[in-house]
Amino acid sequence: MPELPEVEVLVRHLDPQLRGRRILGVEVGRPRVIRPHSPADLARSLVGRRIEQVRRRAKYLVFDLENSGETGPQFILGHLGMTGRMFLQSADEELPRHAAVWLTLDQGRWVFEDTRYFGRFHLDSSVLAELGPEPLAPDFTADRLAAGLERFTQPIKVKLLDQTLLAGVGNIYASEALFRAGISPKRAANRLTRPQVQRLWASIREVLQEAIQGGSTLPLDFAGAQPGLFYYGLQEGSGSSYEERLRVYDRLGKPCYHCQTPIRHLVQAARSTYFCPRCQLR
DNA sequence: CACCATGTTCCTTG
DNA sequence: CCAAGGAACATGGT
Repeated sequence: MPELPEVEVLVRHLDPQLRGRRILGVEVGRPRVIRPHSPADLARSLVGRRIEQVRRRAKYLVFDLENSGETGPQFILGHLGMTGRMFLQSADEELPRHAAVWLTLDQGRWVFEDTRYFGRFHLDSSVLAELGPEPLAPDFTADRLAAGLERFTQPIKVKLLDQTLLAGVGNIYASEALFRAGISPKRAANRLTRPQVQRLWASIREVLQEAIQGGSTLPLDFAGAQPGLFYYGLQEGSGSSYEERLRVYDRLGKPCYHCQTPIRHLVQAARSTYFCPRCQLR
């Protein structure tokens, strides 16, 4: 599921269901995902506490806990890794095969399942310390993006994955933003022209915002199998292939939606990049 | 069997 | 100290 838009849509889905719920029990199917803490640590932090709200920071879900006037964290953080899902079910439903953590609530059960177990829970805020700005927040300006890029010779595609530059863009939306801005993924970060930075800034925000809207307008059932929910398929209500939500990612060899040139693929920092060699010349 | 996959962290090298 | 590249993590799909 997991880049900024997917986490945002999940948070909007979970928040109204979890707000005000009290945690009665904590179970851990894979201790790995709460490392370096133990299941007992997690239970100690959560049992008896009420969830105040669910919100998002970058790709992290923040579960704010009602102040119990005692010790214990103000919130816990969840990260979906590559394949994580979170959903609510009733207490008598069967747990999924790869249930990593589940919470018994005063009403129903909350489940974190993750086939690859790359997801994580954190009981403190240390992982947030190094994160860059939220791309959709007012303090993320084109000036700030320009300043963040100027020292670095890495390819711009690689730099967009750096969560200290801006927090929330992942491998798919990095390709999408560069395609939309008409910038080569190979361009050194510090060699972008000022107009390119401006276009990239706008493209990042558009791509993320549209993805959130696309997910928010779909009927969501996070417990069910909806493998293509975010990344593939057509925008609801659209009839034309031009409305595909992803315009370059995973389209190797297919015609560019702008110029019909076959989309190309390359590997940068061990991750796949997709781009149009004609629309993204420089 | 081989290779690929939405992410982060850690290690090595320069 | 920093930049850059690669492996590791673990499972499933093609």
